[in-house]
Amino acid sequence: MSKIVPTIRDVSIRAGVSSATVSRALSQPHLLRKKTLKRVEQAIEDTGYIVNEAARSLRSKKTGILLAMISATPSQFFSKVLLGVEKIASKLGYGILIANTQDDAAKIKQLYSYIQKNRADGILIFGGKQDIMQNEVVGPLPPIIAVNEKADSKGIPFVTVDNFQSAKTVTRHLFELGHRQIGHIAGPTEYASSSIERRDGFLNALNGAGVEPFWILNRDFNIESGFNAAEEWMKLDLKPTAVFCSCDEVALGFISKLHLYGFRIPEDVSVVGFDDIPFAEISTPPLTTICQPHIEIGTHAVNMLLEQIRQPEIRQDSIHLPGSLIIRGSTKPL
Amino acid sequence: MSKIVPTIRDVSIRAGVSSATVSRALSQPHLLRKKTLKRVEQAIEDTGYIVNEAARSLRSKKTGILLAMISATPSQFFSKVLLGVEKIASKLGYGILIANTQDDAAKIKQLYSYIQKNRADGILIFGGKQDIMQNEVVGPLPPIIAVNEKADSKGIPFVTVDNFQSAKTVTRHLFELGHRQIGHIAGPTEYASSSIERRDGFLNALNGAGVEPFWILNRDFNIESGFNAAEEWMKLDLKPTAVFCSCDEVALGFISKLHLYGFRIPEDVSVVGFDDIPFAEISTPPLTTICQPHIEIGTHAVNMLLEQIRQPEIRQDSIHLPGSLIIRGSTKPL
DNA sequence: ACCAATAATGTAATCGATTTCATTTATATA
DNA sequence: TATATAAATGAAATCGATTACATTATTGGT
Repeated sequence: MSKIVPTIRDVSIRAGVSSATVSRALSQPHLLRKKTLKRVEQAIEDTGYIVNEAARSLRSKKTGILLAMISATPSQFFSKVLLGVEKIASKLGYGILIANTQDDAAKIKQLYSYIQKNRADGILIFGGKQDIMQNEVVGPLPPIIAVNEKADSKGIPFVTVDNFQSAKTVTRHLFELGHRQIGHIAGPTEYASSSIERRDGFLNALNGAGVEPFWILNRDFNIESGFNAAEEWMKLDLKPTAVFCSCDEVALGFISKLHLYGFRIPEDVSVVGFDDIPFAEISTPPLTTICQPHIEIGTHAVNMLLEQIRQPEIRQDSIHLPGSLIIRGSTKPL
Repeated sequence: MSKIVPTIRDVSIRAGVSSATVSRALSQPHLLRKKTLKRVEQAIEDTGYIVNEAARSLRSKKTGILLAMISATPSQFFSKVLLGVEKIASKLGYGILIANTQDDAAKIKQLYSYIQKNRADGILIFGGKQDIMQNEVVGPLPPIIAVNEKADSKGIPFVTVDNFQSAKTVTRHLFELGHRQIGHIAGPTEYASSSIERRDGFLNALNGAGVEPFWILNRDFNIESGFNAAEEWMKLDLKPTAVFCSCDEVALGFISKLHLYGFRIPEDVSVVGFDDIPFAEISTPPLTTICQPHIEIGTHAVNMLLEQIRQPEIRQDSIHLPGSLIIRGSTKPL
């Protein structure tokens, strides 16, 4: 309570040096003579000194903070990527500030100000309605990397799984099982580039096999979308024998609702998802899906962002990482 | 790039007032004459001024940041609470900095320093091995509130669901269904107070009904624990007819593994969980569980923390919030 | 042993706000 | 109208680090 936090001045007095020397001991120890460094380190230990980040930020214009902008309702997959990001960032000495934009333009604008406010050094945007975000960008871009969704209309570098190829892979899998009437519950194509890429990969695979697209819906990435799509599916006279869902949440919601009405998976319809969230493995039946390399995505995103902060003039190259097909019990030969 | 961010000085010059007046316009507008205030506001708009938080923090000793300390592997339930916390905090003008402690004492120690470093005004600790954390506290406590787990050995106020009562409720439900041989896959009792309280609520309910506890395990709060417990369950000669799991992840893992070996839920064994994560509703069968009021938990936690920051000398009272039993398809009469 | 070059350290300005204290202006009272 | 009081504003110190620049100490070469 009444304990006063020691400052750099206290340390410098105790060590018999100037405060500049203490500062150097902290950030550029190689500049100091071994003997001096040791004296300063001892003084730091004696006084229990901890740097005041506010003062440091004010002078150096660096905060050591990265802002994670999250769209409205993050899926389980997003949470995992976010935690990976935090882990890597903290290892590199950075903290993660989270902010939920709820896809609201005004709020997003406000968030960009975190950089100007000297509260963060860079931004990671996680999914969401990137176009809205991008319209709020005026003037030069702050250091920023898009995660899980492309955001290249304004030239924001991104890190995503290779949605097109992965969708192609998963569609081919269905094809190899003998399915020809394949449906797709796509994501919200107006905003999410991943939706578009997955749909295109799907269409491309069908096209390559000379098969016509059968049934395509657009729904948000969540469980309710799966419910809703299941109801649509049941209304169909001619039903697809396999359905590729835009993400695992949708797939699991879809399956759940079908179960409720007495359909059996994969006997009545094969279902595949996308992401490979933890629950995909333990659902009934276990879900065939695409596993996204969430650790790599996070690692690349952080590294690219830090590089962008270091050298703002060099634009980072975007990355597509390969997804891998995980075959489980929700798909079977026709 | 080359655009220079305007400072309070620029605004003051433009408005023809002193920088002190501009500062007051921002934080105590009631002190200014209407006319002056308007002039300043206009100048702020003209210059596009945004306050430099680093400078503000340095002088005022307030950061507007709350630190969320998260234990190693947060469940889906934690993520939900965290996002609720972010929402409320941001509404009140606070940002949330996340940090994963991975239950590592050294790292936790480092995190406490966030307060001294002038990087955060208060701390929310989310679950995890509270005792370890608490051992790292030396001297007076910073403003801190424990979320989801008690942490009262050092007198840290907490916000949790009423684990004891909820466990009692769920156990009674099983009892009312006619079950007498009831097992419990408890959480890690060495560290998590919620585990202990749930187990005690379970035992208390059995005791009240004059029934002996049947089968109790201790496992971490995750899917793998459910797998493992299922294997133990299958080895039993005399099997419990109902199992109360410490959380939904465990319950779903348990069910999944049993399905794999051909058992049927709830015909062969009734299963209940705790938390009511989104997947509880759509699992096969849908999971009977306790719904935790995650929004209220988050709201209370933030409000209590802010109050603690405002008045550090007054200790906040801990809160138990009621959980509610959600009956679904994973339980049936014996 | 002397001087140039380099390494190590110190001095003081600086970052951009808030806040204390002093001063000026407006309002109320007699 | 003069004066006491309150309200509004300004001047300047301050928060605690970093860093440009100045100065001193050390090293190496002859």
